[in-house]
Amino acid sequence: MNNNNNNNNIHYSSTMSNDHETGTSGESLRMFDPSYHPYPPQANIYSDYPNATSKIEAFDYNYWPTPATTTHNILTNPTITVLDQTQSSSSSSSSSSNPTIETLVPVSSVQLSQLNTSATISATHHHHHIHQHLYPPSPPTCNDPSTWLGSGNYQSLHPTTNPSSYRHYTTPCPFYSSNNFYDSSQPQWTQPPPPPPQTAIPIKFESSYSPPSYFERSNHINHCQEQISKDEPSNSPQHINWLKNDSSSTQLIQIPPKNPLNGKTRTRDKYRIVYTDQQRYELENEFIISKYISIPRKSALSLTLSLSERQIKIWFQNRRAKERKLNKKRQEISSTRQLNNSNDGDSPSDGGLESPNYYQNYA
DNA sequence: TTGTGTTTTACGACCTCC
DNA sequence: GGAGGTCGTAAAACACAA
Repeated sequence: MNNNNNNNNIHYSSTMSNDHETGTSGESLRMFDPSYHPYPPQANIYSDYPNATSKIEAFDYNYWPTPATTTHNILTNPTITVLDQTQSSSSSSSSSSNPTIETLVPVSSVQLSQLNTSATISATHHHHHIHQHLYPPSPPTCNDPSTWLGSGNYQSLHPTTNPSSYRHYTTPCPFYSSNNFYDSSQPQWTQPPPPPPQTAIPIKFESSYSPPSYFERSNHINHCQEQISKDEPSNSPQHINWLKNDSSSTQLIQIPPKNPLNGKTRTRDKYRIVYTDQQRYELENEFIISKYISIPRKSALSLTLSLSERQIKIWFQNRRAKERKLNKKRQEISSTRQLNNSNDGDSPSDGGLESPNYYQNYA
């Protein structure tokens, strides 16, 4: 099922799934209809994200047994409208002829028409509970050269810019606006930088690390291209060769181990890569859908994002850790506020994350 | 520009589950 | 035994005040 946003020239492809409470009364199942009335976005859920304009991924969408009125089309109205449910159902507002609809509160900070992320809409109608996932068009991937601006154009436009990073989007990334090198004068993406020379002697660290092969690559583009569906554990043949200082089977930069006993060092320029905004954007969207990545989804993301499955797995682990940290901080703030009102001990919390479902992962 | 704090990748250790 | 979980941590990348 597709929904077209004609007013804003954004096409939202969507998938829909039914949740519990379906059709026990025998009535036909009613699917999502954008002409019905939205419930308020759950604004506080994503309070850890400062850019609230992109954080309406989850909100309730309710429609009523009465016929639709001319109120709010959530897909075409540039401003998401919030229903104030505090009023009685018998009251009516000037914005709606539906007697069950109360005050309509515009939320100017949440504009779906400008949203460049996926949205999850839950709709309820009597015994129906429907989830609709909307997928606005994604920005071009980092590996799509057709979207890059020629290096000469970039140099002429930005002669003094440090070309260490070329993540240069035509629009700011909603999740990582601070990481964008956004410039309204740029009509297209910029070209990734040429690979740096590999003649420099790698700087070694004292820490004990077992670098996977992608740390030994010279740049991120090569990494992207070579990481597809590859997942190399620390005891991979490449790593063993690296430990043995054997260059015969790889093109890795040779780094003699600082300490032959553990033989683990990293080069300073390859310690970790910075994911592109597009990669983090897609990962965040996936995290919104599920805190735990399934094996099929991990595989698919590995291909689409040019990241190894191991990188995706670790990203989700780190992301969950971040979520727990944020929830813990929220809980501390909340308990501090209630300190004068209650002496009850804090209830234990897992940070709001469900336990992993192994059965689901292997299904 | 520099110092400092925070966030982001990535790993090892250790655990549970199948 | 292998997979993936949490936890703690290293170090690069980043943000920002002085």
